[in-house]
Amino acid sequence: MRRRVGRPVKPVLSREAIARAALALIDDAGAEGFSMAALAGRLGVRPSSLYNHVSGKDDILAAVREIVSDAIDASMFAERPWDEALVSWAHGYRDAFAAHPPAISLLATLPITGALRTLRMYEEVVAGLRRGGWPEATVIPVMVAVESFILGSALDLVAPPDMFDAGPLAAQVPVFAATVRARDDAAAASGRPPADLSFEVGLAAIVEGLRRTLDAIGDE
Amino acid sequence: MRRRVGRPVKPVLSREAIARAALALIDDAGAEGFSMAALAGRLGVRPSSLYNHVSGKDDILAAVREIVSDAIDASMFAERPWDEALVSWAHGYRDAFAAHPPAISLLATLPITGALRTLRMYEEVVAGLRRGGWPEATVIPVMVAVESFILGSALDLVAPPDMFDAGPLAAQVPVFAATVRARDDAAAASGRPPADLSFEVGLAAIVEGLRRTLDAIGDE
DNA sequence: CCGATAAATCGAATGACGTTCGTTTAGTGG
DNA sequence: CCACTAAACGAACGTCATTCGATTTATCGG
Repeated sequence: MRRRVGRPVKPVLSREAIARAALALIDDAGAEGFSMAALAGRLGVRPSSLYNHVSGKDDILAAVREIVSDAIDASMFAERPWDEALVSWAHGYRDAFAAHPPAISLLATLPITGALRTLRMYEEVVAGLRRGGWPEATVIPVMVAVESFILGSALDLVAPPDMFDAGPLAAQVPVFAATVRARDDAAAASGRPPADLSFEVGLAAIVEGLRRTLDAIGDE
Repeated sequence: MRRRVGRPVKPVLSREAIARAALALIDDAGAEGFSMAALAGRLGVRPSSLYNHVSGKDDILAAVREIVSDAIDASMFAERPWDEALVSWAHGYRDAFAAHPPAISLLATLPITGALRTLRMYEEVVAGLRRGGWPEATVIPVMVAVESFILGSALDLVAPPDMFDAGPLAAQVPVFAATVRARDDAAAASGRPPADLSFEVGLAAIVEGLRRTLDAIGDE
């Protein structure tokens, strides 16, 4: 099934196609399985061919990030109160990453792309917060704070489940060990992964806290 | 200054020494400059010698993470109210990472080590929250939520400063562009980096929100 | 004091990986 | 019909992490 040399009749590759295949590869083979050779193999092409469409591995990851980010909806800011919209946006944002767990660690450290679609999402969020009464200079910090929480929570999502397993040292940290057990029981009882509990608790807290902050600003 | 073959009189290497040198190297040369060869060179040793003390690059990074984490103080939970302690702890946590910017992206995706000192820190935090009245099953989610925010904020710390620079597309996202400018002005006026504003806003909000959450639990 | 053992380094080799470059082929505009 | 460009290929390179055997030196038991 080897491709012959020379320009093909129909274009086989494109930046988009490469990025889609890269994301699929990462989902299948994990972050370590993502190599130019493996990606080329999946596309039925030699590694060097990729460089006719992308500038390198980093470029591919940037394109992957765009794909993942595109799944984030921010239209709720146009219709609903800023605090409700924030909660809904945060859920969608985290879900977009949760759909591709092995990609999270690869994308988290990547500088956010200045692609137009990403900017448009920010535009919607910012407009919604402004409409909600947030002073101009505070809007970006509020948005970035929530985004930081989301990103940190996404990383938590991919942490090994036994991360808090103290093992033989459990005796030296008894309160902690017992508390972890209580958390695991609560998660099991609610039928949701432990990471979801943290996300819900944190998101509810940060939005509630922001409401109070905005109230305090209004009272000045 | 080449080292001679054979067992040296005094041991030149050790897991600790390697980790310290690795952190210094990362600080000096950045995340991409961190290679086994460069690290060995800095220690006056051949790369293969390192493998007598560590199992590989990942192992070194885990040791580096221990060093960075060791700078985090959690003793405030023993004396002060849980909410004040949380704020103070979060600041110290973030500062520990902020002291080594190039290391952040390397360590952020690393599973947290189950080292004894790390566990002890968790023990202090958990005990403080319990003392503050948090129900057993909620303590870990609360702590993880705050930790996720801190980690996300640390990543924000290392993001390129022009990340929100829309460039030629600014005309298409006018509200956003203007709001970013307002944020930059506010940051400049306060004499602090923009990332600090987000962190302070988010931290205050999440802790205030947690206070309300705990109150609501008590009223049940 | 000596021989065995263990510790620790070195040098060479390996294999994977990202990337570059010259070659070859096929479509495209004039 | 011809020059040019797009696109893929194969080969080669440099870097990197890691493995392994050889070598040297300290330490320890007798």
